[in-house]
Amino acid sequence: MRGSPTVSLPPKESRRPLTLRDVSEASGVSEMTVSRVLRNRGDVSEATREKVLLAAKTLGYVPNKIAGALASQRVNLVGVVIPSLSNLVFPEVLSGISAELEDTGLQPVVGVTNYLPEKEEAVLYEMLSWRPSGIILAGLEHTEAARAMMVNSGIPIVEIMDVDGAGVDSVVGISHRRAGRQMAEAIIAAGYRKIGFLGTKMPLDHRARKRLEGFEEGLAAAGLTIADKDFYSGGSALKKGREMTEAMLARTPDLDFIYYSNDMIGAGGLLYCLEQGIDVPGRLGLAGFNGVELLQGLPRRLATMDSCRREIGRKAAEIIAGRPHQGLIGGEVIELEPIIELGDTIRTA
Amino acid sequence: MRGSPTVSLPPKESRRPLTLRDVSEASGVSEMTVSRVLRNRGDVSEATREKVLLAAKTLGYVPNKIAGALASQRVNLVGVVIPSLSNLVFPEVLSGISAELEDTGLQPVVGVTNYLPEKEEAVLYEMLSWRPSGIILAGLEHTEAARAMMVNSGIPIVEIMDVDGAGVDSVVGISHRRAGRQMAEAIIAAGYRKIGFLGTKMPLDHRARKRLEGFEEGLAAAGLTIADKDFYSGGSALKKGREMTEAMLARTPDLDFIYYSNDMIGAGGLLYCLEQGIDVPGRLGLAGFNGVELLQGLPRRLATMDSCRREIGRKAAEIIAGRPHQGLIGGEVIELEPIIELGDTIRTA
DNA sequence: ATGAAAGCGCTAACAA
DNA sequence: TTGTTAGCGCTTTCAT
Repeated sequence: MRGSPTVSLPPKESRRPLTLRDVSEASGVSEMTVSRVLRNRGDVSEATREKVLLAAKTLGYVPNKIAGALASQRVNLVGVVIPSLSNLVFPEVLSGISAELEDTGLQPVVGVTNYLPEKEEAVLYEMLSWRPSGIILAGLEHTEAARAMMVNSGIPIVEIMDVDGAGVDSVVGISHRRAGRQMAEAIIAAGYRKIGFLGTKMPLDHRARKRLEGFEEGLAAAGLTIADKDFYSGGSALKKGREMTEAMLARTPDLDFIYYSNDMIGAGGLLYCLEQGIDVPGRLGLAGFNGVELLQGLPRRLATMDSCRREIGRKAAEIIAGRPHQGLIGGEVIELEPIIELGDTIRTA
Repeated sequence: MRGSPTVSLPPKESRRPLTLRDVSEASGVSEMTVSRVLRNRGDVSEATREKVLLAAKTLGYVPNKIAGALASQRVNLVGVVIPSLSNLVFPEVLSGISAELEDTGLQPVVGVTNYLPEKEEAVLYEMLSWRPSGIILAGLEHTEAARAMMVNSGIPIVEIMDVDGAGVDSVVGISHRRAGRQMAEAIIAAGYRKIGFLGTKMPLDHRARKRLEGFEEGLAAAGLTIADKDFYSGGSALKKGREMTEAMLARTPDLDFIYYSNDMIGAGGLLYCLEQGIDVPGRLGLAGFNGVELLQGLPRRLATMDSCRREIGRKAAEIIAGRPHQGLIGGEVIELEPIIELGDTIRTA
């Protein structure tokens, strides 16, 4: 021991953020060596290491990643672009992404588009201007400009949730078209024939649209068409499910099945039917989509299809995190298989 | 017109991100002027403006905010630190923040802590290292190191959701202690006397804890204590609400009220009671907390208290966005008033 | 094991 | 209205 290092705090008045230089001066070690210590890089003697660490901690130094990123040309950020946070589905995807990124040193940064292509373009532009390590974004439909930006960015891009279409780079998701078709087939197999559809009025929710198209294809294959359909926008999904189910049953009383575009309105419909004493699934069958946890607490399990949200997030993050190691050129397409859950609201043959 | 500007695309091979210099060369204008055009700053003649814009667009130039931020010492990012995204409450706060920040040029960046103080500290450190314009974070309880970092950062800090305690800088929220007390008073006023409590087992959810404490204070003021209480962790809140309500009623059959720590488990309890044909609110009263939209779709409106989530987000963002203009030194404390909603599950005198 | 020099891509400040 | 000169705070590279 040759005397403990002397570290004196600067006057509390100096509101200027601390720099490496401050730590350097306080510890009597060159900026370069301080930098090395703080990043655990290269060989540094244990003695200097401790001196530096002490000084940094005492001063309350927080590195400036902006300068670091500019110098190193590396940014440990992953941009995540999603349409909404209130949809419940997206926070779950995010949670999968966070979990996978946990120990990679990468940090997700979220941007929300409200299902607007122009907003998506703006968010993307903003994100790319921070030169992130990769971008994960929902859907395959984007403005031409957005697509061009992504291609030109030179970073890995993963489009998630949907595989029905062409991606810019990598793609991880399910086929909503197929999901719709499969549900139609299951419903028909169970003997239902007069089928209604209830969904959200969102022309820009391409996945919901594809599901409906697939559903109609499935019905068509059996010579059927949708007997009644309706769309809502805004408000509590649960409440809307109730109200619209009531309205639809009043309008088309001989309906024997209702397919909902998501579990929330489906749950609303289910609650309504149970209250009315309607025989579910005997007289009327019901099904939703997503496989949300909420359904577990309902009096009866609504038929649904798991949309593999967490898994999609995980895989997407894995691609971004793994790309550098594996030296991949990109262009992977991963299609997950949603599992149909008949629950208690589709009768079994 | 002296001939349209000639802009030639670089060979598609150059995967190097474009710089201001590239735009400068392509347009025959100095980097500085290009910079001015791209930021709409200073006086630039319409002719050069167009030349530059064309070149930038043709090349597909995306500015490098890292360099820009380093040079200008300004970062248009606001760090938002929250415990969870699956709690539904936090996405709503976020949505308030986003809405308020919409036209300010500021961008929220989200970090999630999973209710862990050490994780919060780490997230905060990471965020501060990007030198954001401000930080919004949930709660008043932080590690000493976290508090120190925030104080030293020199940027506006807004702690949200809770006002029961001392903040580092500004604070926007409600008093959960008071909310608990008010609910106790309302319940007692309605004539209930044998009261149970059902909540989440989260020692680090300080707001839920304070609510319970306030609730117990309220009961104590009337000479009452909680007759039965239980806590859960994990799983579907709706389902847990069902199961735990059943268990509690079996254990303490003469209970005449159950107070739930959130609306989701409350909704589960309500659904259970209705199924069992229990007279709500006659024989048993129920209340939750948060005022979530979901409740609108339930067969009966659960009593609750609105926790002003969006408003909290808005106000917090307003403080961050407004600070520079108004030259405030900070330290504002804004306490919002949650409104009690008796719904259909507390009997009226 | 440590240090010195150069420069990442942009913008503030000043000059013309 | 436009251009020039210095950095911003860090890391890379090379020297010692």
